[in-house]
Amino acid sequence: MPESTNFIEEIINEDLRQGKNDGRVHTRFPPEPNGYLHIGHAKAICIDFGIAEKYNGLCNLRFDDTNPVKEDVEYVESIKEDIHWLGYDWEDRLFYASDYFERLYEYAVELIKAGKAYVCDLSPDEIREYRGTLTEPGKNSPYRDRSVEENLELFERMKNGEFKEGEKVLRAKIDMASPNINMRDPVIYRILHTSHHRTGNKWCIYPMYDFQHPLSDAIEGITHSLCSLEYEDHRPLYNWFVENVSVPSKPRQIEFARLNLNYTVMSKRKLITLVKEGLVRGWDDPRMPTLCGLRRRGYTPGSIKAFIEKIGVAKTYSVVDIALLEHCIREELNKTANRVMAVLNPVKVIIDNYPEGQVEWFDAENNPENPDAGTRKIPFSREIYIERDDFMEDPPKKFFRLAPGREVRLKHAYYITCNSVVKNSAGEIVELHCTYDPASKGGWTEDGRRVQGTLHWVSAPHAVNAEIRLYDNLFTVENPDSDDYLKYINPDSLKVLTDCKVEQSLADVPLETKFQFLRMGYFSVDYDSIPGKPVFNRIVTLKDTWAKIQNK
RNA sequence: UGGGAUGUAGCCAAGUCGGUAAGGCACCAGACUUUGACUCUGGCAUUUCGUAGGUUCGAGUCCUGCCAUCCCAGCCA
Repeated sequence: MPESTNFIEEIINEDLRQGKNDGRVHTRFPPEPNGYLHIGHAKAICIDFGIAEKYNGLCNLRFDDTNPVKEDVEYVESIKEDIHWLGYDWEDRLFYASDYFERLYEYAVELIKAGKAYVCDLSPDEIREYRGTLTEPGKNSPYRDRSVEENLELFERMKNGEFKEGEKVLRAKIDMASPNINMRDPVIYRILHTSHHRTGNKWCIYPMYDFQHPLSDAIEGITHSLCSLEYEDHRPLYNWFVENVSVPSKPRQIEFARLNLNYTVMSKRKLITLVKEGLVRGWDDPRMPTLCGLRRRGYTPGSIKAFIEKIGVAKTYSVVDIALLEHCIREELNKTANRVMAVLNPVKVIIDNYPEGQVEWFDAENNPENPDAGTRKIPFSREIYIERDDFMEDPPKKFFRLAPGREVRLKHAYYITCNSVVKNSAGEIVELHCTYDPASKGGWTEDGRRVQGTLHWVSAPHAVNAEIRLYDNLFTVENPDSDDYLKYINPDSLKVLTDCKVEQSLADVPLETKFQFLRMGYFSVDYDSIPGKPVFNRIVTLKDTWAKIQNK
């Protein structure tokens, strides 16, 4: 498997070839603790930690916690857990931008002393007006030429809490006429009389991202600062700070396209709305693209990493098909998940010629893809459940499951033939009467008879009741990522089945255990399970040729 | 009408010094099958690389123009 190098690796290779950074490669993953991680972050995590791994370098975890009004410890804990769950470790390199507040303050003072930053008294509205527009240059703030001494004094007083929020800011003195709006004297410190989740009330001025990020990178000795495309315009500013402040190293920013997935939304604002409005059951709702949601759904770290690996890294805006993610989890679970039988929509079958009270125990292989998984015993008796969809009174041509007069195989057990159908007064099928062929024990005969259909089943007296939750896309349209996205929420994204019959081996299984329910899909044990009353989440269906035929 | 970026199949995405369009997903057809699963085989950009020209024996790759899409005017990150 020739792995091709992506454009980031090519840049790093070139840097290495030129002997930059003494051959070191050091990256960082810099989340803001203001929300839960989603699969888009997983791409960034895999790239940041993955690159470090590949080049024998290091990757730091650094929280970009410079906006206390939005941030919370709840989020830092969940973020740490999700990264570990994915299988990455920052070892002893857990940092916070807030660790550097003192140092960043000193850097700001340094800029002031160099005449490269000034305290500005303009109001937020005025700053916007002075900034100009996309097509017109801005104009200088009347406070732009304050003396170094005055700026020093005012900045210190800002720090000391002598001013109200919005009254003053510290700005970098760059170029109000720059075609790049980010260079038009960006604000680098603002006053926020808000307590910070880590520094408490120690500070009432907080650095802005554009100032903090490059300098934090430099402080940590980051060599390659990987981020998403929207920061491309910020790179000149990133470099400006690195070049105009006496930092210990010179990191380099490289931008790549963030991940988008169809049939879902990825923005924090939209995700938080889904949670707060109760449109899903929480951040870890199995329909959410959050890592904790995917985890609860049953996705594995391996499948997510494989997915990220397959989509590649580039600069093109793209929307990846959710089918690729599903392919990745099927691919993994096909090899690792044990097969069991579960009937989601049961209909009872009575085998008239099978002795009442008799029970036979058949051997069932746990995973045909993995002989080491061994076998288990499953009970067979006169009354069983099969899937309602596996019977049709008046079957179409290509239907080769059970129907009146038809013979099918019960997986691992016997061939049965349907003789009669019992209905209730509403015309619904209540039970099916069949006969079995004793010669087909184990599900096979020597006479060369061809039985095309094979059904899964569960012995009625041995069955365990289970709740099974079936999920579909959260949105009904491929790209719901517009302002009226709530219009496209899929009303059928969750179907709860409460009368499912599963084989007795599933009565009490550890949370998050994955199974393949034969012919039905891959399922994961939900956190709501209690012993004797398991709850399963459908991760993904099996590929279903029959469903395709039906849809034609 | 400013700046930054991107345009290769339905969706991602490789395409080194220009040498005659990787791979995956999806889809289609078939084989196999005690899961209509898995696996396997074959098909799927030869008026084609956003588009129009140009250079060249030869252009997805170089040059010029044009078009389309995305991002930027938070004291968010």
